[in-house]
Amino acid sequence: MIPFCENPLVTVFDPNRKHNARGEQRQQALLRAAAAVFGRLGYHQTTTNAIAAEAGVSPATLYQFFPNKEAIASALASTYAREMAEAERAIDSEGVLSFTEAVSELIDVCMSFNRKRPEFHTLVVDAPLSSSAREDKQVLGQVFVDFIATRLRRELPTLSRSEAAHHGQVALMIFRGILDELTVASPHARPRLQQAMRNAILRYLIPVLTESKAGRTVKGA
Amino acid sequence: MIPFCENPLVTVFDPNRKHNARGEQRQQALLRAAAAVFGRLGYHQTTTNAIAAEAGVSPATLYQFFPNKEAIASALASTYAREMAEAERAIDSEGVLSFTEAVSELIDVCMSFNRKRPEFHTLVVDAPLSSSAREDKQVLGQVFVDFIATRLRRELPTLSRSEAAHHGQVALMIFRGILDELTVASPHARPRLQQAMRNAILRYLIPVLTESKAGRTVKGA
DNA sequence: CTCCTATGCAAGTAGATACTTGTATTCGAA
DNA sequence: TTCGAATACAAGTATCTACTTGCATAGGAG
Repeated sequence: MIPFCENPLVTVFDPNRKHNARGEQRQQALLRAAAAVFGRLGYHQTTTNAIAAEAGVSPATLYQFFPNKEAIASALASTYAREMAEAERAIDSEGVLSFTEAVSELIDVCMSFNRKRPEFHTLVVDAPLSSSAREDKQVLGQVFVDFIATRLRRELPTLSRSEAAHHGQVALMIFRGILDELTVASPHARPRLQQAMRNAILRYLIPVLTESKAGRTVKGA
Repeated sequence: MIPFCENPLVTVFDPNRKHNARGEQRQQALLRAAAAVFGRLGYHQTTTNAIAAEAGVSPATLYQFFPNKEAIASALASTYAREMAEAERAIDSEGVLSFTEAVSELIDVCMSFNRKRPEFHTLVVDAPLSSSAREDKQVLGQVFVDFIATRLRRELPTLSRSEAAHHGQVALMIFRGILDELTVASPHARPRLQQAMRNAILRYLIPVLTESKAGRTVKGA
């Protein structure tokens, strides 16, 4: 007789499974290996076999700890996004920095993080993420935008929240555009680009504070 | 006896093959179909089978006209890159526009092109291109950079060529960063982003012209 | 010790997709 | 009309890679 609801043996990833110390270490080692390979090859070129090989385990072992490739990328992306958001929130907690100083610090923190975790870029740009990882990623963007929006409104309280958020979003776009090049630039070219990043963002934002509504846009030369 | 160098029948793409009128039309139809599918699905999600289906031919027919998927992407990307470079070079051929007007026109031309050919973006960003297509793409970037560098030096002849090129490159990065969002923005949000694009680039460039070397960077607020 | 569960892997499978083969048909020039 | 070359496609193949299976070992709670 065929059982009505057979209890299948767990031969593949099980979210309820408990891990012992060895298992926890393997999982961390797999994440480290994945980070290294994603950083070298990008998301699409990276195979689960390559991650397993980098960690020194068989492909099957990988699937004891993660249900699929996307989950590995998502776990890394979530961790990084939370770390980076945390670092951003820690900037100028005493509120002693000027607008320019605070924004410069924000940019530096974000650039440093991306240099420290080169794989972060490909993970958030190329990888299909789980919904929770997507949320962490979106929160990260929002923290950046809110930081700038809050600082803008501290300088110019008459600025509407939506205008402030818009300018924060544009600053984020500029950041990403230059970051794309920064990740592939030669070490020699980097300092100049970092300075260009600060200039580009601050020169975009400062007129928001100094120009009245009448002269919002750039005047002809 | 086995022939020393058998002349194989051409059953697959042959670069020396001559095309008749029907063939030329098929090839163009395949390129149009590819453009449509690339635009809908992006490069990676697009399959050669889908392109063939869109063009109403069998997958085998596609390979009579292109050696592989990359060649299709490369052909499109090359065409677009040349078209866009041409459009950029045509801007202000009489030299009557001011710096701000000329740069604004450049930005508008580039934005319009990307809206008219939504697949261009995924092709140059995601697709692995042939070396000749990569060259066309790089030339396109250079045309953008040179346009701005030339205009900067026309306003400020003391600016070195390398400095001018650097600022052109940064302008291009800003353009790309905002363009990424523009391609996914709702129609309602687009005009505001387009204005932000102009502001971001011009606000970055204009201080290059007005600030002396002593005060190159943004002052503290 | 005992037994359940976690860990581990050799050796697969499954499914997707870029690309071919063999053959039939159409075109166009001589 | 004739014949080689170009066009067309049904029906594949080849390969890659995410993922599984079955089974062997290790480890900790009782």
